[in-house]
Amino acid sequence: MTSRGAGPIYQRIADDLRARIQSGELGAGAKLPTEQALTTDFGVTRATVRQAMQVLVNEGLVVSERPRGHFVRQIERLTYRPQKEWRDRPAHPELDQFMDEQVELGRKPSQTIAVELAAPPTDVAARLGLAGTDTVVVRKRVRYLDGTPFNTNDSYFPLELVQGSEIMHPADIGRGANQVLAELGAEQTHAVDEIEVRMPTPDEASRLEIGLGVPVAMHRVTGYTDDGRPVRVVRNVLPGDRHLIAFERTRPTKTEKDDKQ
Amino acid sequence: MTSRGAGPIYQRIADDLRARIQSGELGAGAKLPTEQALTTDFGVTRATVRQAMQVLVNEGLVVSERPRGHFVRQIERLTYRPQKEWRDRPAHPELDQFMDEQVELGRKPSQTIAVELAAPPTDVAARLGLAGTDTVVVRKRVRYLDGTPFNTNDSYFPLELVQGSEIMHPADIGRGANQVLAELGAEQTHAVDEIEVRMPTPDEASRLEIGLGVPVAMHRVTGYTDDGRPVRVVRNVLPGDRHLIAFERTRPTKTEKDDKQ
DNA sequence: AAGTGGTCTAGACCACTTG
DNA sequence: AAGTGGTCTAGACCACTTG
Repeated sequence: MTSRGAGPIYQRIADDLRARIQSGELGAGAKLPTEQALTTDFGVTRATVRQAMQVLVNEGLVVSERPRGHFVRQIERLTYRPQKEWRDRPAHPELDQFMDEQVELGRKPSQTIAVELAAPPTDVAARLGLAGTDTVVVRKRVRYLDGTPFNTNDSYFPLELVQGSEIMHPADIGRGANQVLAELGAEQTHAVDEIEVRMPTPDEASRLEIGLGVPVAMHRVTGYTDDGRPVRVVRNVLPGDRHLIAFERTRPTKTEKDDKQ
Repeated sequence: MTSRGAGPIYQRIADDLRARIQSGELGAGAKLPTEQALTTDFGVTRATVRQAMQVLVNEGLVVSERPRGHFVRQIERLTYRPQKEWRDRPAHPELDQFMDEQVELGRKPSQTIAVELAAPPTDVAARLGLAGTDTVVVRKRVRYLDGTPFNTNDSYFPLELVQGSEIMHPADIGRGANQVLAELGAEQTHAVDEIEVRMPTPDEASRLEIGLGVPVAMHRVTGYTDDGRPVRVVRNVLPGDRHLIAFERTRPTKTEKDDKQ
């Protein structure tokens, strides 16, 4: 199925190295031959070898650790469960369910919190029913486990709703922002989840220390009150090499099924 | 926040073009300046300009349409609802819920089906409780809308379970493979969903006509019978530029919540 | 001090569209 | 026929680790 021996030289070099990685000859973390070695092996100039390396780096298979060389990427994914937010009450609400699960596994969590007033990004404005000229309060968090960033969690609230509340202070909210919203008369009973898969923006890449060839999942949650008013949009950015998104389903009974139709 | 004017020349050229794209000066589908034009604009060689272009291509912002030039990528995402598989009975089960929704919007669906006997990939073997030396039946489908591929759907079944059944024929199963499994005494009542975000393999890229800078979501479903036996693993590969994954939640009542704890 | 990958120049030939 | 991006050569200097 896969065409071998075809195409430009740099593709054939990339194919050769990729095969050696997938066969296990070059395992996770293994050092690849140096660019110098590859130029003599394949009888091409360094530019051509570098083009082959770029292919593998952009596939997320290889990382460059300058000036030590190129290495096979090692991936370890932690399980992220979007359903759990409302299922179980987290022991540390502000750290939330994801971090909570990791703490139990003995990892050390930490986070940074910043609060800003800003114009809403287009996707947020659309979901909160705001104009681009309105103002939103944004709580921006970066969450770390054992010192490495795992995801960002940016919550957007309409200014008029949270004005003067605890949500505007850049500190941990012990009982959680959702509880504060409820106290402000905006209890959420319903949420819409969306996941968008793309390459990170340069800002996201630097905030999350994301290398080349690693995409992100943007998990967006819009929370609604009982009467259908959107009161909160959260954007979680999850680097693809660090997360496995998981959820569960039970088959509805025949009766439920018929109800839905 | 974003460091400007820093770093290598090609990064500054990429930053400049990215800013023009994000400001809307270069809108979706717009043609970028030619490499030739950029060499004179920035006073560098073509290799440096090409390095800048590569950055934008790998971010998924720009596509090369040789030999017409480079263009700002246009994205249109269709909504994929993993929850719906069991919620509503699709009008065309084999095309499934996702396609069904698009047909209602006037799009023309089509698909290819191939059936293979193979050793299970590691992730499938682990989930079906099989050894690498066992054999699985794989139904491989590519689904198209208006002629462009939208996703692949590969279903893995233990050979001993589906041996001789309709599942082994490379044709549409009117009532759906899940129904056939139920008739074979393996009705599924529970499923685990996992989503993995990464760059496509070369095979996936060619099956789905995925360009540079476009990641995929791999949505994996493991279906279990009432007594907890895994009988089916499905791998759906969704190109990030064509899908928005959506699901909904309702907050459990206080009582339900306490039950869970 | 030696070895690594990162950046950049200068130039050549090619394949593929489009006018 | 002209213009575009794709591929490749040959060479230079650099920054950053590690022994």
